Amino acid sequence: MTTSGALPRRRRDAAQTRLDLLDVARRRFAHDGYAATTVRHIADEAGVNVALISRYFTSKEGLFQACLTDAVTDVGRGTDDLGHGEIAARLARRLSDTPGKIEPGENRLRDGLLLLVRTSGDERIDDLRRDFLRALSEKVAVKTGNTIDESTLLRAQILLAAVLGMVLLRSTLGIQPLSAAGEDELRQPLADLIDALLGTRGHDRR
Amino acid sequence: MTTSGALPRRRRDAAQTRLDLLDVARRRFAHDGYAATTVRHIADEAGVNVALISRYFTSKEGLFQACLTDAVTDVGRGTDDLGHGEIAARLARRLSDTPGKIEPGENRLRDGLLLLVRTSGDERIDDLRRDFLRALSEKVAVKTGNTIDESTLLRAQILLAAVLGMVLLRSTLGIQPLSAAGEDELRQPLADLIDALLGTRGHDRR
DNA sequence: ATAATAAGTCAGCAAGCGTTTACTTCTAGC
DNA sequence: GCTAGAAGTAAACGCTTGCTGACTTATTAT
Repeated sequence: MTTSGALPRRRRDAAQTRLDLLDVARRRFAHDGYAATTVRHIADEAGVNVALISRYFTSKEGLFQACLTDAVTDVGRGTDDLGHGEIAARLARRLSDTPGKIEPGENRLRDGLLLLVRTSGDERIDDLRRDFLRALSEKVAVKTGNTIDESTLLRAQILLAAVLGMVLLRSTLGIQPLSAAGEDELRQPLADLIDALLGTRGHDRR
Repeated sequence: MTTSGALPRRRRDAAQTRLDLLDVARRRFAHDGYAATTVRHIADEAGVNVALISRYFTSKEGLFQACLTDAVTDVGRGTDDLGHGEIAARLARRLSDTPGKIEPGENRLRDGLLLLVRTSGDERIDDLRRDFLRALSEKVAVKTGNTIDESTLLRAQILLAAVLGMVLLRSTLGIQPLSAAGEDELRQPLADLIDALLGTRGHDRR
């Protein structure tokens, strides 16, 4: 059993509490949106006092920005190491909820993508998001073997919009059969989508 | 000029005030989300007192539900009269902001679609949304000349997710070139998208 | 062991929220 | 013209929000 193992785990660990807060905040911001999420709920779920949010992140917006920054590096890292043909398969696998784990709602990639679509009203945070999405669409264009002219960029962004829309519908509405679709069901449609928008025999055959 | 025309326009018109409130609320709910929108802002922008929202719609949630119901009939009506091939063209035209009008932000279809993605936390209102999206995806499947098995339904919902994602990115982030793309730029990518997901030579050629 | 400091808690603030109640002003029917 | 009732307003209500300052408790170094 897991009762009273060997790990000491200091009862007061600032770095760990910071991470706990980030973890809870990311999930709640992603699922409920910025305005609907309260700092008290975050603190309660993390098991710490509200005041620590102000201490570690200055403000609610500071915490949100920290979540977004983390999400950006997370999502960015996930796109570094993909080959040319396997994009759809990887995407399908990583979008279907928690391939290995038992817990139903623990998927950092999904929550990170959701965060990209949530807004706090602060224009400077939105700039962050914009810059990252722009960069991401360029990376997608390149990874699919395209040049990055305006037309291709537009198509890459439509692909991103599709993925974001799928994640949003799956996690906030629960519409069927989309929400229950697993890796196997998602792979082929995603492949078709990518091929149609950015595939080799796609948009250039005019 | 339009100064002091012939129309009398009673200074007190309950039905008209109700419509004004609905109009403002729809826009603000769609753009800022449910939690970030306050009844006072809505009332101020509509030029009436806050108490009237409670009178005409019982509560903030009542107003939101009324907006959503309107949006559902709006979006639903827009999909009734489309032929088989022109779907992409129509979609491109109606998604690009206000084809005819001068005003920049007046597009009922866009706001209606956005509302489908905004949630108030009330599960019964979410049911409304789910049912409509389900019906809409079935209609899309049929309009594209498909049967409505689970696989096709999934693909229709992915298409809907793509459209919703595009609308969301265009109106809340302003990422380029997606946000500035007009009818002409959107038509072909949308056509490719639809064809790949639900087209005749698409998903059945296994 | 003890002092210094980091980590965490507590209680309360000012402001904003959705909602309601009592009131005023306009409109329509006689 | 007068009046009943509809349409709209003003002000306050109880509550929640994000945030803060004074306080307590654990940790670490000497």
